[in-house]
Amino acid sequence: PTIDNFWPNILTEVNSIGQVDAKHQVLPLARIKKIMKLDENAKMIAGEAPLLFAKACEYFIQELTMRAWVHTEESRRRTLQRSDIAQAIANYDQFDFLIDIVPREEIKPSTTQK
Amino acid sequence: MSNSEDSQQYLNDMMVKEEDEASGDESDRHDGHGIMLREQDRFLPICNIIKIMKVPVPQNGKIAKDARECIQECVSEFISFISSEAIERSVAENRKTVNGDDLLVAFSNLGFDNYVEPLSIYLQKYRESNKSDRNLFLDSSYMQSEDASESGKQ
Amino acid sequence: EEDENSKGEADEEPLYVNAKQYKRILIRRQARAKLESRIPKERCKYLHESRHRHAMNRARGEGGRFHSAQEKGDSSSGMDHGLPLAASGGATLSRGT
DNA sequence: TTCTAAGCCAATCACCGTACTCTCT
DNA sequence: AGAGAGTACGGTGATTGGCTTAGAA
Repeated sequence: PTIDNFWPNILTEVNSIGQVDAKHQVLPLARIKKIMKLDENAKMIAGEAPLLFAKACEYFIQELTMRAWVHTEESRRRTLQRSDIAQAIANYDQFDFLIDIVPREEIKPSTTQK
Repeated sequence: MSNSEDSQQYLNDMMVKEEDEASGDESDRHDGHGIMLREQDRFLPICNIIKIMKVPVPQNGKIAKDARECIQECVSEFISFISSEAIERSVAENRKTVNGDDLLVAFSNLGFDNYVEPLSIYLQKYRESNKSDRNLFLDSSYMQSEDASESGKQ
Repeated sequence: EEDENSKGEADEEPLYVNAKQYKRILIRRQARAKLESRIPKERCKYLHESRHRHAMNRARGEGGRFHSAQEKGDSSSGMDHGLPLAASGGATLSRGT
């Protein structure tokens, strides 16, 4: 249950999948497609694209939540809150694309950034 | 390669945003230009988000409402961010349809290298699942001159 | 590695971002700006009026929890099915280890 | 310490998936 | 040929708030 083992575990997990059941996804494919269609350049979308996103979003949510929970424990809390997510985003440059969604100013602990 | 002496780039407040509509009402009325988007049009269901968030969190841990909604917004940006790159690539290749390979390339180009291998495997399994479904269905039917190139099964 | 900008930091300090994402972040800013007028400023209390009314009209247990609709009627005599107050929850979902 | 707010329950109904038809390559 | 958008429909799980108390402050 650490960051370092996250993606290796994902790999073993995806390798153990027998048949991909497009039905009963955790995330609704129609909703993912609708979000993609908000892009004005989007014309046609292959059926496999929302399915790939469904999996990718699971990974993304898990990794972001996991990295945020680190800061929850650092602050000796038992409740994950928005400021933990802001910290996680600031500390991992793969999350830079969220800089407008969760601005750096939201990091509560007085130490701004690192 | 091209530019980027470091692995980072400056991000300034450039790009003047064109705010053509000054929303002055507070109710959820359709705006003068375009329809108001509801939360169920922009976000994935909050219940599904919570279920996934609970996986890496200890079972006795709590999740604040602010945190759920924050993740919900981040996921939508995640989809739009990757989609934007993938769509641009499909357009550049004169294709009207964004496919899974466009997404994989987009993940790679945007620095989500960790996603590429698992998603490639997942995509491949999905495709051969459909192919075996098709073949099983066609097997009952007339399947005389199908593919003489490959007949691989595990 | 990091240098202090001795200028007025109150205004806006240039931010380093992932070079692979830099261009796309700017493009997404424009796209979101075009959509901004169609997005309500704040979240509403609930999504659907019908579901809100449904939740309000539902039978509730003593602790405010939702309760079986059939059994909402007061147990007249000796009708104790047992109150599931301390129900040990069965944890669903699996953890990846 | 004070007191905010997160988890807990399950029934309705909005929405997701499916099965069509039609268009386009 | 095959693949995706549009439409209609039926099934179903996401949505939902009052009270308790964990836990943020």
